[in-house]
Amino acid sequence: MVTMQDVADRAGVTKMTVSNVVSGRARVRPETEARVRAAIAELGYTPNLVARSLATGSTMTIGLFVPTVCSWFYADIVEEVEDVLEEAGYHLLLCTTRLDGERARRHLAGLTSRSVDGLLIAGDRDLIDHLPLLADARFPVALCAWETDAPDTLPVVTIDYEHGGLLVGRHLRELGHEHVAVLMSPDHVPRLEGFRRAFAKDGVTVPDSAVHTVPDPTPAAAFAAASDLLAAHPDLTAIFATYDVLVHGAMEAVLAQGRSIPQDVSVVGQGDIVPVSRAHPSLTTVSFPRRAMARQAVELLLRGISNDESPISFIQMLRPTLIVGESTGPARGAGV
Amino acid sequence: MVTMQDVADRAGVTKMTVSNVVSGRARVRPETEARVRAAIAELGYTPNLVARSLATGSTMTIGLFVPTVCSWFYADIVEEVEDVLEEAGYHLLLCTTRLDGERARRHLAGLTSRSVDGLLIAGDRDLIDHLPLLADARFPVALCAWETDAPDTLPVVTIDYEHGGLLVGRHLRELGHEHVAVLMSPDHVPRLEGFRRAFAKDGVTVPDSAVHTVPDPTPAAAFAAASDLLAAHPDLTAIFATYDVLVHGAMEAVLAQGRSIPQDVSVVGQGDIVPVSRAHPSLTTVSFPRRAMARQAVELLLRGISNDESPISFIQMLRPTLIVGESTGPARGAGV
DNA sequence: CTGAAAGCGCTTACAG
DNA sequence: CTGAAAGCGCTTACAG
Repeated sequence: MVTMQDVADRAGVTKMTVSNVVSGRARVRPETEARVRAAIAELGYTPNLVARSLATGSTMTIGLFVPTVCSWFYADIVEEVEDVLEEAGYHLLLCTTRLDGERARRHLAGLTSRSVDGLLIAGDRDLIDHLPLLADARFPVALCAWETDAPDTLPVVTIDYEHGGLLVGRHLRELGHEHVAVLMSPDHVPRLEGFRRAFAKDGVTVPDSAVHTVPDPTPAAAFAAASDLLAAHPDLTAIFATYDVLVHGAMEAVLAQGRSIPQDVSVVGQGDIVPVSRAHPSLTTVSFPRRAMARQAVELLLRGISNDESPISFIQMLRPTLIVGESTGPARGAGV
Repeated sequence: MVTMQDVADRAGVTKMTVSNVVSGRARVRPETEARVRAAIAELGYTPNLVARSLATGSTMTIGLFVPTVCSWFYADIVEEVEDVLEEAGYHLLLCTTRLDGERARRHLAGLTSRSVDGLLIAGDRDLIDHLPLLADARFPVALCAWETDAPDTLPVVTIDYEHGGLLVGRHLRELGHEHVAVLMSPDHVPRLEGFRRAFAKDGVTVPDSAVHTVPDPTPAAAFAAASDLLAAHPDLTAIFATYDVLVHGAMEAVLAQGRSIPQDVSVVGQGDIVPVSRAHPSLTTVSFPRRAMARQAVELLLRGISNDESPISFIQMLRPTLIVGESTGPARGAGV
């Protein structure tokens, strides 16, 4: 391995001078610089970042926690994070937590020993019990994609999920729907609250019996849950499903009963959902600005790293938008 | 930050002794060890891996290149790689290349400065032009999921994609199909060759006109390509599509023409494809053992790291398996 | 503008 | 079983 000393010897200077040329920090006489650069090229010198890290305390590496990478949502976040980091010269240590708090804690220890410059945590699933640990981490921490109550001790960039629910509710209200059902994940309570708020504003209540929570997101479970809802509430004119598997299940269930979308039943989803099939109507859905969120979160983290002020603590909410497709229409029998 | 020296002071020993306790390398008197461990616990000491890396030359970090993480195939590989690494105490530096050789080269430089202990490259897309660079990398390199000719200078664990094509061809032959078409990605030539080989064995040729290459994997493009094929070859009884978007497109196109699957046209896919819809028949497809492949590739890499022998150079091929679903049946008019 | 010295936190031989 | 010394490859003040 060729070292800075080798370059210095070759160029007839001290390693100090080589260091100055490489880092560009101090002014170096043009002729000297040229000699050094020539030596670097001839020897094929690459600076050793491990040594530099030990000397400076910065590793130019940040850690990213995501629950999984097998999800469009998080896969997109990972790529966006990597893009922003690359622009800033950082590298990415990826840790998936897999719904396993203990694994998350081990990863946290690993990142600490490795002296990452910062940590971004996407998703409020696994590290939630270890939040106190994060408070006295040796590096800045930022949060993103937090749906439940975000801790106010750490900066967080997230989506206004509740507003997403509100947009859906408002849309269905405008179409005259009164008897609606919700198919949701247990993590999506804020979405439900926003949805209900839109109805409550008009004095309409969405009863608990019309809300079905599906803990296990398999297509089969989603189909079954949707079928149950339709059977239990024959007067239903719309279904709001809080994420993709559920939406697909809901559409399949409606069609399987020989009812049509949206003439008999409107269906609304959330998240950027892939069309199921050309045979199905395009979906009305809420789009979450996940890439923008990831970008802002990383930028916030990087700012925290360079400033190294005391932990910045604030919350940033990005607004989702409603995309109206062909899966929603006026409520059957409503004079709209 | 609490250092090894702090622990030593507290325990009344030298940092050498602390180092021995932490690493477990040399024998330490039980009483001494207990004192050291107590000091570690009281002070909350965490070893600094950066310093250790500088001293030992090992960072306990490996790099992983994947074209993208927004794909079931690669997302699964990333998670499996991480699992194996975690078991071995390594961390993962993730680099997505995004069909950009220049980006890949920059990442390679970054990993070199950061002194990763090894590099795993999944997918033969972006770094292919930089293979010479890899030959004299400062760390072991292993390849996986290589579909085109693998370089014999590096160890590689991959899938026998050609055999996958053969399995599909054989299956369709057994069902009596003669007039078949192929919908493929430009990267999937080996699959086509295997497929053709199965037909050639019976003296049946799959003409070039029945092979359609789709460079751009959008649902719309896939649908259009499949429709073209069906129109150009009205006597078609089966379609082989080499990956998911294409298969979905093919099924939609068949159904859109009012023909049924598999009575009129059989459809076969490759890769572990998500069912499109309950309304469609379950798919006959070839399953690729991607997780097993990823695991073996990492294990190979780790072995290369610990042995640090001269680069091991061999190829390991995993066999895909055919999963027969409801999307294939006897060829229309064939007396099977 | 350039150099000599000390130090980042650990480990690796080598003595005792 | 434990210690004193040197070194991993870089940077950071401090002199000249």
